[in-house]
Formats: sequence, C-alpha cells, structure tokens
Amino acid sequence: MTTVSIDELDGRLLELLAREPRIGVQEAARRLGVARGTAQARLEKLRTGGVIRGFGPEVDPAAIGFPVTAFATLEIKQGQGLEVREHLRGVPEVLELHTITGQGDMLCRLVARSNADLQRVIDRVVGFEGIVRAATAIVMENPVPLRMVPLVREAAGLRASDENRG
Amino acid sequence: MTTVSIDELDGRLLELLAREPRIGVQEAARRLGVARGTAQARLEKLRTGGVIRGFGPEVDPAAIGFPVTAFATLEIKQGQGLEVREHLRGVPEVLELHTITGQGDMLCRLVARSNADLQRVIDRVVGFEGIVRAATAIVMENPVPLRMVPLVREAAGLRASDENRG
DNA sequence: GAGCAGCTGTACAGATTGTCCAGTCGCAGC
DNA sequence: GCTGCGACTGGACAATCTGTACAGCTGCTC
Repeated sequence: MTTVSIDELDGRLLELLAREPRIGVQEAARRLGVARGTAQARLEKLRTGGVIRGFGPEVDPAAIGFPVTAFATLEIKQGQGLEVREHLRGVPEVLELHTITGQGDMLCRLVARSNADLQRVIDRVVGFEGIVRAATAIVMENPVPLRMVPLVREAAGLRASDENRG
Repeated sequence: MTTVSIDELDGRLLELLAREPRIGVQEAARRLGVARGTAQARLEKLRTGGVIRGFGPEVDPAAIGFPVTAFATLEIKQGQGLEVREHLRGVPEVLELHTITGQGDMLCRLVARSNADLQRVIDRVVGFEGIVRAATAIVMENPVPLRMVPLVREAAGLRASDENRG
C-alpha cells in the first residue's frame, strides 16, 4: 500500500481535474499557473503512484434504466466466503461488494430497474446456498454522492475548502 | 430521470472506455469498427443523455493516506435530517451519504488514516446533536470494487460478459 | 416512392500530447 | 561559501486527436 504524499499543487491539480475533467494538461497547467511540463510530471507521478486509478467514464445507473439503489447486508455461512464472492461477482446488479467486520458479513451495493425488480435482484443475490440471510436497505436519497475532492484537499493540507472558483 | 436506451454499440463503447479510458474517440471508433463520427456522436449522446456523468479522475483514498474504509449507519433524531446532511457534508472523510429506508436512518461511507484514526472520524461524525446513534462496520476486503461494466452490458443486451478481450 | 435518421469516408484548421532540452532556483551536505 | 541534485520554467517539434462539416449510401417508416 504505497502512500504518496500529496502536496498543495497535487491537490489543486486533482481538484481541478475532478471539477472539469475535460480541460486536459495544457489548460490545467495554465490555470494552476505552472509550466505544462510540471503539470504533466505531477499527473504522471500521481498516476504511477496509484493515486489516480484512471479516468474511466462515470456511468449513472439511473440513466440506463436502474434508478433504484439498495444496500444489502449479507450473513454468510462459515467457510463459504469464496463461493459467495464468486456468485456475487456474477450478478451484474451488484455494483460493489465489501467484507465487513461483524459475524462474517458482507455489504453490497445493488441497483434495480424498480422496487419490484429489486425483489428479483435480491432473490438472485440470496439464491445461493452460502448466504444465510440478507437485510436490505433501499436508498431514498443521496445527499452526498461519492466525492473525493474534500478528502484530497484534506490530504494536501488545503483546509477550508468550499468553492474557490477561478 | 431521463432514461436513455442503450444499444449494443453504446454498450461496447462504454465498456471499451471503461477498460481503457485513455484511448480517445479515434481509437475507440477504430476498435469498434465504426466511423469516428459515429463513435463521436454516440459518445455525445451518452454524455448529454446523462449516462456518462463525466471522466473525472478516480482517486484511491488509500494511496493518499486513508487506507481504512468503513460504513456507518446513523440513526437520526426526528426532523434533524437537513442539519445532519449539512454537518456530514462538511466532513471530508465522509465520501458519500445516503438516506435509506428504516427508521429515518442514513448510511455513509467513511475513510480514515488508520483504525485509531477512524475513532476520530466517527467522533466527528456523531458529534452532532441530530445524530442519536451510529453503528460502524469496518471494511476488511473489497472483493468487488465499484464496477459498471456488467450492468452496462446487461442494459445493452450484451449478456454472457466475462472477458471478451480484443 | 418519398422522407428521414443514422452511418460512412473524407477533409481541414486548431489544439493537444508526448518528448526533449538548456537554463534557473532553492536547498542539503561538505 | 560552494557543489550537486531535484524540480520548475519556457520553448520547440513531430505526431496525433478533436471539433466540425459535407456528400453519399442504406434501411425503415408512412
């Protein structure tokens, strides 16, 4: 787990790219007030250092017909961990899966086409011997969508975030 | 909530971009076997249709010093929802927040610098009048990181996913 | 059979990317 | 105080990509 220390410039660069991914290195360097080579070097460092995993498209499940999100806590039968992982990996509606502390449990994020469809998804998820029980919580609202900027600012020593437009 | 219907080409395009975000429209068109204009038009459609939210950098919290992830279920005092949202929005370590079914609860994803540091984060999260109680589950493993490709394939009518390299 | 939407192939100007280089700056060590 | 080193600057170059446009072809609908 290589930890890369992020300085202020890295932080601002990440923040800038997070807000406006389309600008590219050239424009980013311009706005940061540094030479392009510098921005490019930083970006490269962040990428090779594992800080930036990639620039994959962020797909909105709701926009492609899966507007319902839910979290399911799964209770797993002892020793069935690997099989359950494999099973869940095969379910497209399982967007992510974590093993968590507690009695050998897992937490997964699900999506479905509707509340009714969620039943189908859950049935498919729990329809596997290794899973003893599932507790599902449907997401109603998402006041804070997945975000990284505040954390990056924290890591970069850039406190007092809030909207520093420019 | 505009739902865009995704056809096979859209699906393959999204999958391609998800796997290798750096290739650009030109190369993507090449690999999909279509004219660049077509790929460009599709991409534009997906973007304006809200399917693709953006191409922001995916930052790994662990790489910038926050290797511990946890999910906290919060029990909120009646009528304190808005205040609690605002409070949590101000905590950088809160990466996302959902309101979920159940007795007016919320679920949030947290990160911390260490298990010990997690205590600090939790204290900060629950150190707010509106929050009655918090149940925290620490993430040990992440067998399925947030993914979208299988769902996209499903939506595009491209079943039988699994590794169709090319 | 006409009309329309979508795709193809092509073209062009403008901008960006990946690289490389010499010069400068600030800092640590001798 | 001086040397060495890493990082940044400003500039340059070829190769590539992007945004955009246009004419022709195809398949499907009315």
